[in-house]
Formats: sequence, structure tokens, C-alpha cells
Amino acid sequence: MVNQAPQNPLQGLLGYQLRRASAAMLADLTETLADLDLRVTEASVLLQVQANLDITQSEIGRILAIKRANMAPMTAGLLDRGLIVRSPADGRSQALRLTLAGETCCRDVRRLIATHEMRFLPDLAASERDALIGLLTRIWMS
Amino acid sequence: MVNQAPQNPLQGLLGYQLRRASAAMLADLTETLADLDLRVTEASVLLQVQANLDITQSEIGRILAIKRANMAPMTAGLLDRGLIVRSPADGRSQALRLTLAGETCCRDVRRLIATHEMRFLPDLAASERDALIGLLTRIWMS
DNA sequence: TGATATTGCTATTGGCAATAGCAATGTGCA
DNA sequence: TGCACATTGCTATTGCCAATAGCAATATCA
Repeated sequence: MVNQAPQNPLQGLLGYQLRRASAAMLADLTETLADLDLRVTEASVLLQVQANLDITQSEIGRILAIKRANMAPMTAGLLDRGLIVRSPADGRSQALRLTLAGETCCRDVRRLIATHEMRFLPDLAASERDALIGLLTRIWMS
Repeated sequence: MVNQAPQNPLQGLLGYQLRRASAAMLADLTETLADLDLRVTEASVLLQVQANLDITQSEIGRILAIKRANMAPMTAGLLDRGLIVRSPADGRSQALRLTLAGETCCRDVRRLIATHEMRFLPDLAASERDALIGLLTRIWMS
């Protein structure tokens, strides 16, 4: 036999498998959130605002590893769409809150994310799921 | 207590943890491979060529989920740098091989990737490592 | 007060994924 | 044989995200 099925030398690499798995979920989530006309990063910012009343752009950026420079046009967009509001907090920083529309949007986001996660979570016991997520956290928190 | 430490509502999501873990490893690998003046995708293409003699661009694209359109300028770059060579295979497709310089480069890539992986692999038993990688594979292969 | 840090911002770049469309070539069937 | 169809490699272009440099306004602290 001369022609062999192509062998992938990256199969056994953690980094490669993370990249493929992450890309697959990201693509699905992107498509899922398109129903709400939201991009993935926008949705994650909304959830941060919901969970942390009067949080600032810079704080969100630190939590999600998004540079301040990239936060600016995004929050401007969410503001324009009436999903969040700003109130002066400290002269340089401004506190963010969800509007009523933003709260509604967050509920939809949570619902869509929940079914999205279901589609990908290998059927594991809850304890095994938590172990997997804990491992992943250790990889990037270290 | 009024000011609470910011809470991240994405912590428990598989997709989020995958994205952060993947981004962390990708950033480290990018920096690591910069020593060889290679980008991550270029290195992964080189390893595919090494592992599959006379593979075509399209085949590599199918394996790595890279569109033909995006493979073209990349292989052109590797060709210009003398890391791979092409030979006509079928009139429309061309077979790829590593040059001697390409082989040497691959050895360096493998060495760098090995230490890169070591930096991130949580210290698990080999069987647990394999289980983790198997889980990740199931996530994107399904 | 003066040095330093922080916040929000603009402009720009680089990398990667994606689409549309093209010419050349191969395949399979009426 | 001839024609429809698929495949390969390619260009051009777009969108998303990360990143850098630098700016003005404001806060902090010795």
C-alpha cells in the first residue's frame, strides 16, 4: 500500500486540541448569537456588566483580557444600541449598567449559551465536567 | 461591604475556559516560534508536510481546517524561504516535500513545541493527560 | 507642587478565517 | 467523444480579534 491516510502529527498536542475545540465552540456560539445581532465578545461584556453593577470598562478588560483600546469601540456600540448606560464615576472612569433592554438581552444570551454548551459538553458526570473545567482554568491561570 | 471583588459569570462555561486556555497556549507558542521566524500555522503546515510525503495544499487544508484560499500565500512563503519544494502531481495539484532546511527547521519546531507543551500540561499522570486530550478531541470531532 | 498612574480614546497594524470568483485540469456519464 | 461537474491553486477582499503607540483628562502620592 503506497497511499496512506494522512497522519496528523499534532493530534497528541494539548495546544492543538485546545485550538480546535475552542474554534469549534466559538464558531457555533458566533452563529448562535447572530440571532441577537451580538458578537461573542459583546455578549461576554454584557454578562460582565450584569454580574458587576457599575463596573468600568477597564475592569471588564482586565477580567476578560481585552485591551482598553479594544473595549472603547465595543462599549460605544452597546451604548448606541441602548443596551448599557454610563454614569460618571470618578472623573476618568465611568460606571456601566444594563438598561432594561440590556437585561432582556442578557436573559436571551444566557438561554442561548446554555443550549450551546449542552451541544458540546461530552456527556460526563457533573463531577467530571467540573474537573475538566478546573483543568482548563489551571492551564491559563498559571 | 459595598465593593465586591468582580465576579466572572463565564467561569463555569466550557467555551470560555477553552478560549482562555487556548489563547494562553497560542500566545506562548507564537512567542516561542518567533525564534525561528515562523508563525504557528506555518509550523503546523511544515509538520504536516513532514508527516505526509507528497501531500497537497488542499489535503493539508482539510486536515488543519485552513481554507485553500488561505493556504496559497502561506505555502508560497514557505517555498520562497526554501523550506518546502513542489513537484507537479496531477496537473492541478502539486506534491509538497520538505527541503533539507525544512527538515532541520522541523526538528527545531518539534523541540520547541515539546518544551512549550511541558510548560502548560498540568502535572497529570500520562493516562490522565491522554484522557484530557481525548475529551478535547471529542468536542470538535463530533 | 510635581512626578506618576489610570482611564478612555483614536488610529493603525498583524494574524487568521471566510467568501466570491477565476483559470486550468481531471472525472464520469450520456 | 463530448459535455457537465468537481477539484486545485490562486487573487482580492472582508470581518473579527489582539496588540501597539500615543493623546488628553483626571487622580494619587511624596
